[in-house]
Amino acid sequence: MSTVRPSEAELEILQVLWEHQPCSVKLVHEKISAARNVGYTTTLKQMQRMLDKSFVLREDGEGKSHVYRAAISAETIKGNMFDGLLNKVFGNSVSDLVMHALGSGKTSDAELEKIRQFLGKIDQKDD
Amino acid sequence: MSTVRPSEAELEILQVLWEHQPCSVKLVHEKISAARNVGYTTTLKQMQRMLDKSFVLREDGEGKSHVYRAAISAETIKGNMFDGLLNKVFGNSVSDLVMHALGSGKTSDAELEKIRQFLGKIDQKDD
DNA sequence: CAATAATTACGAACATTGTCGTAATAAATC
DNA sequence: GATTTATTACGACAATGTTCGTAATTATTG
Repeated sequence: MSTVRPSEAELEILQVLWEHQPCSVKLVHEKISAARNVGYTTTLKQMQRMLDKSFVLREDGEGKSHVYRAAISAETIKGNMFDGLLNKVFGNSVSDLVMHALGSGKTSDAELEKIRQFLGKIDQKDD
Repeated sequence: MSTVRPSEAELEILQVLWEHQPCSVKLVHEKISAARNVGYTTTLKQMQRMLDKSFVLREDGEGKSHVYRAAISAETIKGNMFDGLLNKVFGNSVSDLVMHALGSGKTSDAELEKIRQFLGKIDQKDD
């Protein structure tokens, strides 16, 4: 039950699952190999290992095939990975991390606006 | 020169170096083993490999010993690691990441204040 | 300078990750 | 039911990361 921290390839697969689950290895592989050259059995093996680790769940699909779904929510992973970065790189300072995020200059006006609104909401709740 | 992405143990060592450099293996090991049980030679070996990879620099210290310093700035690593998380977990949406950071509810008022001030500055610069 | 202590160097074991080839199994088709 | 096709299962390999034990080296001290 310890903190789940998927590898890069695993994350790639989870991303597809979150968007399309439940789905077959075939679909996952199609999505992934659209962006990157990789063999079918590579994806399959990866997913089998993720099953061992209980990162995914598996059910019988049509006939021989299986369908998978993520066993962990995107939110959980975001939380775990975020916390890892926060702790290991930013010394657990949220403001340091956020300021780094905003300071890169790559944040669009629209995104900044969303963030301002969000900060406003926190204000209200804070009373 | 490609994107530098230290492993966890390496990051742990860099963290000590950024704070105390230049410093000896001994000091680094003391700091690390305060938090975690690990052998001296493990830390030493790790640092030697980081020297190979040019993650750290080494100079002769008193007598036989060496002193090390980080060859990469904390800022650079923050940037690289942040970008990695942003891309792989948050679909490159800075606002999503930032809102996640703020939404956890673990951010202190003081930190929120810093962030608001920072947003203000961006505003001005934006004209 | 001989014995002890501190430090570094070297090499090895083991786990994880990413990759794939080949074999086994099941389904569909001739 | 024999052949082709789709899918899964299994095992292997190289690369990397983490760990440590033991040996070599250098300093300190008796």
